[in-house]
Amino acid sequence: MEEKNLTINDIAEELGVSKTTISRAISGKGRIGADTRKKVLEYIEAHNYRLNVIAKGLAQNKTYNIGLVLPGDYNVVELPFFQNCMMGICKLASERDYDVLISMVTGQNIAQLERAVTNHKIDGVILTRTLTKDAPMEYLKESGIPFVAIGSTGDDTVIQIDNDHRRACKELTGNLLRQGIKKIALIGSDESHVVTGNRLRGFEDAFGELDGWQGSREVFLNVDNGRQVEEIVKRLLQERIECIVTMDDFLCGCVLDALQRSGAQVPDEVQVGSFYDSTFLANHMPSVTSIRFNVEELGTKACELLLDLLEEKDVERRTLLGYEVRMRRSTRSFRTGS
Amino acid sequence: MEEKNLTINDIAEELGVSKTTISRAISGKGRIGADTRKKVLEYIEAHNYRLNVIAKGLAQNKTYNIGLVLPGDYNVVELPFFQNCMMGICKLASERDYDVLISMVTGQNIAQLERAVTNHKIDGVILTRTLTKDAPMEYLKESGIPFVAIGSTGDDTVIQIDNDHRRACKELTGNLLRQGIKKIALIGSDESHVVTGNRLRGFEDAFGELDGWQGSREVFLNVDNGRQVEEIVKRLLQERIECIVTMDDFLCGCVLDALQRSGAQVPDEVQVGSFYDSTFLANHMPSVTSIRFNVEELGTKACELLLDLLEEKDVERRTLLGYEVRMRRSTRSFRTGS
DNA sequence: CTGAAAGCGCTTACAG
DNA sequence: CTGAAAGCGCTTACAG
Repeated sequence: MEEKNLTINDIAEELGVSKTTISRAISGKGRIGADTRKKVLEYIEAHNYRLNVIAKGLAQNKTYNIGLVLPGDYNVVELPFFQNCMMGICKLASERDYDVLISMVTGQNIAQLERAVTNHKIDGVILTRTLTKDAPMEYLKESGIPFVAIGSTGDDTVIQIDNDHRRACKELTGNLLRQGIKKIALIGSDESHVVTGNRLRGFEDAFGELDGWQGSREVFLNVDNGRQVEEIVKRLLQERIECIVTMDDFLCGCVLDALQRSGAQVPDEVQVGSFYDSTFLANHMPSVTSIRFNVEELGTKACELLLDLLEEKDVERRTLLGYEVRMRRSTRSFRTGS
Repeated sequence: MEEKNLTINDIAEELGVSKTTISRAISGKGRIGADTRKKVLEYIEAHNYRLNVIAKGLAQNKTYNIGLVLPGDYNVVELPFFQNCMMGICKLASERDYDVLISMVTGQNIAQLERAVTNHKIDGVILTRTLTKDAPMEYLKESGIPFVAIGSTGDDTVIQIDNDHRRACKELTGNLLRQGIKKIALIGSDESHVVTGNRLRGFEDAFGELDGWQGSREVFLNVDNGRQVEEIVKRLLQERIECIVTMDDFLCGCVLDALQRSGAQVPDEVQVGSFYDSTFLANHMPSVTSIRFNVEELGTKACELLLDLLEEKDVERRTLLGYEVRMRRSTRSFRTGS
């Protein structure tokens, strides 16, 4: 049970000083005598007083809340991504005394986001993915509220942070090509996600670097269900495909299923590589070559950017985080264990 | 761009009335002339003024925020559950002009939750799961803040809402037993989750109802990885198991893998049933018998309970929502398509 | 170094 | 039906 909400006024009265003094002792702003300060702080500690952040916010025209926009039209495979992002964001926000308020948007429906900003409930927002045509982002831009995007966008005015999917995909693809693969395919999902394009570009980059590569490559985008994958794999097997790279672990799971049903051996007949290194495939035999991103860090950094921005600090417009290519047994050139 | 934050004062001045009147026109509380009211509302509409909820809250000692506690030590398979819950909660909250603030808790670390409540940032909270020893719940109880739990708990003082896992599991198990199964096993995960116990009870209930059932049943709890499942399945096959029921679709996926590797046919040699009916197994062949819950509705209802509670309405202490058993091809007695 | 006062944008008795 | 005033719990020039 709490002792009926102590206020700054109560303390001032109790201690025989003005509430201005109390406020200063707490905030650390403004000159104040060391002993007065100590006295106040001790009292606060002893009676475990907690500042009313709402009131503070009203006086400062701040909320100490940040908005987190999360897609409602999610895909199971993306869930761990959003979850980990959220972890990083919440952790940092809470460290810097902010809270995280969520707005779920589905398709063009950004009502929840609009509510949060027009109701003055948030100081800034974090977008957790970017689309080629991005309704939430459009809205945020015209609303004028500070925001940072997790993901990439061509719009240089938006503060963005992302893992380097392009280089990651290039490196993975390069690793595979260098073992002499002549027939390779890339399967990806939604082209409306900016990241899909970036990975595709990385895939293409790999060929550009290998001069004199002779062979065929195929790209399938916008595939989002097992049946489609099944057909694609069938066709690829007829063409004697040597390697299939998938843009996410759901697709990869489908590919592996399809290969197994067709009796094709991995990696002897077909090699397989994927993105994200999620728990979906964690137990798969053979272990699957994949790219690993530190998503929680991505969230933390994004949140840091936003909070710095809110505190008027200078922030990097574009941040690119690393990745780790893990070659495993689903490709022939695997290096280490795990 | 917003037109520099209109306030209730500006409007009062502009319209030549008091701000009391404006406030009443907006809130609908207190007597006010129909024409005055209309005039104010029109002005508001025309200049799209939005009430500052924070200020309103301060005056009323409310925040219009609810806290949502989400586990950080999640398991991939549970993610869709939390996501769907969140959907339902956010939707309803937003309809009733509340916002949702998240606190992630991991293990005994409930720091984020504590921050939210001691900082006076939320009016109430929703717990998204229940544990046999539940640190967040303990904290909420002693803090005195109103809350509702999604999931069940023996503590009758807490307002709780859940799907009827016990009956669901009983019905599924009963369906299977009635086709003459003599050897059946149940595999579940974390026993510290209250729901695990409820399902187990439902499983047992089914035997109680079938008088004269002769056979053997085995229960494996706290299994949480593929290797364990693999071993269990191996052993069960030696014992010529006829049916395996799993408590979640991750376990089910592991079981199916293990069966396939052992060359056991589903459902001819071993029948398989599961919980949750998630996308994880959506594409599986044969289709998997499972139980379906409307999780979004669960979230919506939970949120409704909490908001009603906050508005001092009477609310049900314990709500039990339904389920749907979907018999499919992984068991011999499947009924319909899908 | 400290305080009185005004103000953040609302609500709500109280009085008329 | 309407308004003046006090108050929600803070912050912040301004003055001393």
